[in-house]
Amino acid sequence: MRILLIEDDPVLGMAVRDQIVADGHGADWVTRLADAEHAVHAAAFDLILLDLMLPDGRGSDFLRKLRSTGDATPVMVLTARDQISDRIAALDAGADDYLVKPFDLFELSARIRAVGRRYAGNPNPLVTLGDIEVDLSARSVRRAGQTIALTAREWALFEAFVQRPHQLMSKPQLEERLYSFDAEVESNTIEVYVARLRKKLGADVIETVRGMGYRLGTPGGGA
Amino acid sequence: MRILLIEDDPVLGMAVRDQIVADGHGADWVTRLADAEHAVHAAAFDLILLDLMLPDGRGSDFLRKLRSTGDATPVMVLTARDQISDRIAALDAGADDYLVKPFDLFELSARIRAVGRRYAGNPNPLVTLGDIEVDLSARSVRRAGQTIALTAREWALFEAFVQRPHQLMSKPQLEERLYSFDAEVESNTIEVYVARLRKKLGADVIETVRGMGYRLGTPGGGA
DNA sequence: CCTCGACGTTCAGGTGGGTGTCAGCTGGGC
DNA sequence: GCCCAGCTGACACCCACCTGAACGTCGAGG
Repeated sequence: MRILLIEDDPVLGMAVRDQIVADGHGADWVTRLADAEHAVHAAAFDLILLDLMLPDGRGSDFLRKLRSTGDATPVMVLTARDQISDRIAALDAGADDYLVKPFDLFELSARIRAVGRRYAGNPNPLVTLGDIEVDLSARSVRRAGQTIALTAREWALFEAFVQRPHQLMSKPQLEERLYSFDAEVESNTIEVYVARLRKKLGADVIETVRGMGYRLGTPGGGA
Repeated sequence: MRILLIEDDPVLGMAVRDQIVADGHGADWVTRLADAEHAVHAAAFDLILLDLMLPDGRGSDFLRKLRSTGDATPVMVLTARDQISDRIAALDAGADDYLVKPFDLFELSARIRAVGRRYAGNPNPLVTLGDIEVDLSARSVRRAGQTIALTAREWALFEAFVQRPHQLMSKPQLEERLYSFDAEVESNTIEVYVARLRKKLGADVIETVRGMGYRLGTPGGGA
C-alpha cells in the first residue's frame, strides 16, 4: 500500500513514516500542502494521512479541494484533542477516519490495516442490499441501476448502517458517529437524516425500532 | 473483563455495577479517588469507568496522574451534560471515551463491549438457545434463521433472562430490571410481557415456576 | 465583494404504535 | 371443590417518531 503523509512536525512525522515503512508500506512524507497537492497529482495513493494544522494552510481545505475533484482516496485525519471544530470541518470535508494526537503507533498500524482491508483487500467492495448496490470506496449508491447522490451527512449516516448490517444502533450512537466527540446536539437531526435517506433510497432501507434506535432494513422485500 | 468503577453516587453506582456484572464482567466499585488509586496499584484492570465529580477530588486529576505513570488502561469518563470544560479536560488528560449522564445502561454495555472488541479483536458474541440465536450487541434475535422483531420492553425482559441463563428470577426482580429504580408499577406487567415473548419466540422460551418466578426454558426440545 | 445555491440544523405540529392497565378466565395445588 | 397465581385479549393513552418548512451557514462563481 502506498501512503501519503502530510505532517509538519518533524518528530511525529518521522515516527509515523518509520512505522508505515516498518509495516511494509510505501511512505511519501511532505510537510506542506503545496507539496501534498503536487504529490496527489503526480501519483495515486491508497491512503492519505493528513494533519490539520500546517504551515501553509488548513488541512480541511486541502481535503475539500481533493474531494471536489472527485478523488475518493481514503483520508485519515490526524488531529489534536482540543481542535474539535477543525475535526468536524475535516469530517464534513470528506475525511474517512481520524486519529487523535497523541496516538499510539500500534493504533496507527491497526487503522492502516483496517483501511487496507476495507479498500485494497478486495478491489471491488460492493455491498448489495436487495436492489441497492453500495460501493464504500467510491462512496456511491445505486438503486435499480440508478445512481443516487448523497450529501456528506447522508452518506455518513448510511455508511454507519451498511458497515454493521444487523446491528441495531441507538440515536446517541449515531450522533457520535456523525459528530465525533462533540456529541452535544440535543435535536432530532438523526431522525431528519433517516427520513431523507428513506426518501432517496426507499422507505424500507432503514427500519425503526421504537425506543431503541434504527437498523438496516431489507430493501426489495425479504427475498 | 475486569472493570474498575469510580463513582460516588450510590444509586448510579449500584446500577452500573449490576449491569457490569450482568454482562459477565468483574466489577470493583470505589467511591473515592484515594480508594481508586489503591485499587489500580493493587490490581490490573481492563477498563476504568471514571466519574469526574468526586468527594475527594477531580477525576481528571486522577486520570492525569495515572497516565503519567505510563498506565494505558482504557478509561471511560462518566460526565454530566453541562460540564463541557471538565469533559475536554478529561480528554486532554488521556480519557479514551466518555458517556454523558444520564445514560442508558444498554449504551454502557455497548461501549464496554466495544472496548473489549478493540483490545481483544473478537466479533460480536452469539448466544445460542436451541434454535434461537441472540446477538446481544446487535439486539437481534433469530429463531430457525428467521429474524424476530422485539420492542424495547420485550427486549429488556428477554435480555434479563439471556444474561442469566439458569437463574430463577422473581417478578419484583424483573420489575426492578425493567423500570430501574422508580418501581412504581402495581400490575401484572411482567406476566403480560412474558406472554408476549412466548407468543413471538415460542411458548417454551420462558418457564414458569409457580409462586417463585420465571427462568429461561429449553427451546427446541429438551435436547 | 456580492449573490446564489446547496446543505445542515432546528422547530412545531401531527400520528401511530408501544405500553400499562384491567377484567375475566384457566388450571394447578391442597 | 376452593383458592389463588398466572394467563390472555382488549383498549385507551401518551410519547417517540415523522415530516414539511423555515432558517443559518458555507462555498462556488461571477
